[in-house]
Amino acid sequence: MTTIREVAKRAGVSVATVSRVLNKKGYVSQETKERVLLAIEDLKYKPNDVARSLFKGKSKLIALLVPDIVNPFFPELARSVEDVCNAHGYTFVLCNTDNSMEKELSYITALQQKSVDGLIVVSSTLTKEHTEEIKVPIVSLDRTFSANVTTVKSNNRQGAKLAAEYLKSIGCKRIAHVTGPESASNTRERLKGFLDVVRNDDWFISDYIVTGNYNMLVAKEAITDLLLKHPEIDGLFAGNDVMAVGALKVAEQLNVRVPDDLSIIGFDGITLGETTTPTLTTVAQPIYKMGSRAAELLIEQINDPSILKKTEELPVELIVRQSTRKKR
Amino acid sequence: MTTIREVAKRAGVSVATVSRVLNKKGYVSQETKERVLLAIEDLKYKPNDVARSLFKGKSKLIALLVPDIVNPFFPELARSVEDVCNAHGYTFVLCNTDNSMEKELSYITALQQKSVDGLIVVSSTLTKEHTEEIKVPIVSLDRTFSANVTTVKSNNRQGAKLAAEYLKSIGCKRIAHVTGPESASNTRERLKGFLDVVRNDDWFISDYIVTGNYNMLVAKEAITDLLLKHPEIDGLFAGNDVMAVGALKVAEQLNVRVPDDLSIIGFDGITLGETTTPTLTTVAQPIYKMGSRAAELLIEQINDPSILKKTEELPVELIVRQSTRKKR
DNA sequence: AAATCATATGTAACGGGTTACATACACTGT
DNA sequence: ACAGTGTATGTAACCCGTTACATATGATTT
Repeated sequence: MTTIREVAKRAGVSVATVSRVLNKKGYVSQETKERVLLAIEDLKYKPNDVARSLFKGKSKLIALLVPDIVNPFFPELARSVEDVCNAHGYTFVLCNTDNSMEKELSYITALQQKSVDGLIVVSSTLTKEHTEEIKVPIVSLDRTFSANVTTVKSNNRQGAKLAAEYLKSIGCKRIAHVTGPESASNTRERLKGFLDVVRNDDWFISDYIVTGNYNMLVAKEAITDLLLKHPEIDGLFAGNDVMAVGALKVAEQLNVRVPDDLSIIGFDGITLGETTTPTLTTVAQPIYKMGSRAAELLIEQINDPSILKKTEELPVELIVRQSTRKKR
Repeated sequence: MTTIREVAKRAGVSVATVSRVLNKKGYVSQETKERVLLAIEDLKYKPNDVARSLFKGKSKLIALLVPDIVNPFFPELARSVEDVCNAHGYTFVLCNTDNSMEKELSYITALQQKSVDGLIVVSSTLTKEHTEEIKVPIVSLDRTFSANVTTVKSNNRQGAKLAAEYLKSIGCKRIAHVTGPESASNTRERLKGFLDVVRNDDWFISDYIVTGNYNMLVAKEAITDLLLKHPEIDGLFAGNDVMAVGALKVAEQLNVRVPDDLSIIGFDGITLGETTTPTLTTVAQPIYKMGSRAAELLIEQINDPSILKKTEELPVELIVRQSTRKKR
């Protein structure tokens, strides 16, 4: 690795001058500047970011922590975070925490030790106490865990209401709900919205609510049990699209016709829902907007750490496709 | 941020002693060690990795660059790379290059400047010349671009042969192929394998080969054109699963029945192929193995940079599901 | 003519761990 | 009694880019 001192020597100037050229800061004569630039070129000099970070305490690095990289929702979310970070000159990296608090904390520690400038986390396991120990600007995305952390999420409760109401409106009489993990705040919000709509109906029993984990495998098992035990179910609201797709497959295996015998609604609005047969009716979150707002708010916070923490809640939208019966 | 000097002061020892305790290296008496550990605890001291990296020129960081994070193949690949990296004490991050040489080079530069210990890249745009300028250990995954870079890939040509032969064996008489981008080495290899099988057949015309881009959108357009122009096609080998799923959707739109009118085979073996209706027949790559071998070879190379570069080619396997006609 | 200022460049301290080298003491062996 | 060895700890240089501060020169102002 060539260093700034070698460049300085080659250009016949001091390291300060080279640094001034590099950072376009302070006075440098045109002629000297050219000589330095030439030396940089000749030696293929690339400044060492580690040394720069050490002095500045900044790294121009932003990381996004997601609980399950294999769930397509998160790559889609990552795309938008990435775009905003790049546009602002930050290097963006993605980390998978596997829904494990241990991995989450280990990433946060490792990244902090690398002077990461800011973190965006999608987490069900972090608590207020944890975040108070984190000295790096942080934004919570998709889930809430502390009022003291800037949060970007969608209106989960409203979305769940939309879903349940729509199922009712197309004539479903027995509606079930597969939830995400109880630890996730959006699971609880979506459940609330669902209950808002069905709680007072005669037919409603708590058996109709089963717990999934936002992934396909667990959801398929839970839904299989559910449908076998309660064949009267004619509507299903899944906590996310991946589980809804799982429901589609389960229905197929059990010879339950979708949407004729069973209407299914997912949540998220990921591309996957357009590739299934039937395509998936879903409560779409503004994925790109969520990611980009989170990134924008994080960068604001990096630039001014004293900025007020706030929660932004974005609207959701019901997208009707083929997995629900036609309205009439 | 507490520094090692504050810890030293608090424990009444020198920074060298604290460093020795931290790194479990050199002589430290039991009694001193305990005092230092206590001071670390009290001050919640976390060593600054940036300073450590600066001195050592190492960062315990490994990055994986993928061309399209939204293609589920890459998150699945990333999972295995991550596991191996974590098991060896490395922090693992994922970067999306969007198939753009510019983004790729910009990530590589940024990561090198951060003293990344090693890179795994899935790239169609890097050349031998580029890699010669990269001084960090590097492993190419899924695609080849220089004999001088350790590479882990699957047997693409053999896989394509399997696919084409299988389509023939179930009675397909007009078989088409949607390829990936021409710049990707695996596109060319898969095309070769396909041609190995069909080149000498009377029916074969070059019109049956259309270019996709490994993503759904481009593939759907290309396949729509193809099927409209050549309704006689009864077999389709897609260069990857995502495009095969696109083909499934196109067939549905055009009222072409799969598999009765058209048999479709994908390539990759991602989970997505199990969620479609019909489920996807595919040439499965050993995704987990590919990622983990790449990570292992990279770590070997980090530990011994003089190690010989080599290419590992892993076997593929045809998985027959519902998108192809039954053999009889 | 002296004071002031914009321009141009260099010196050296700094950020925070790491480690080569120096120092010191206790103990073993002869 | 002295060399040799293992144990324990400290000092300061080092990694490399940044920047406060010092110095110097020519131009402008009063």
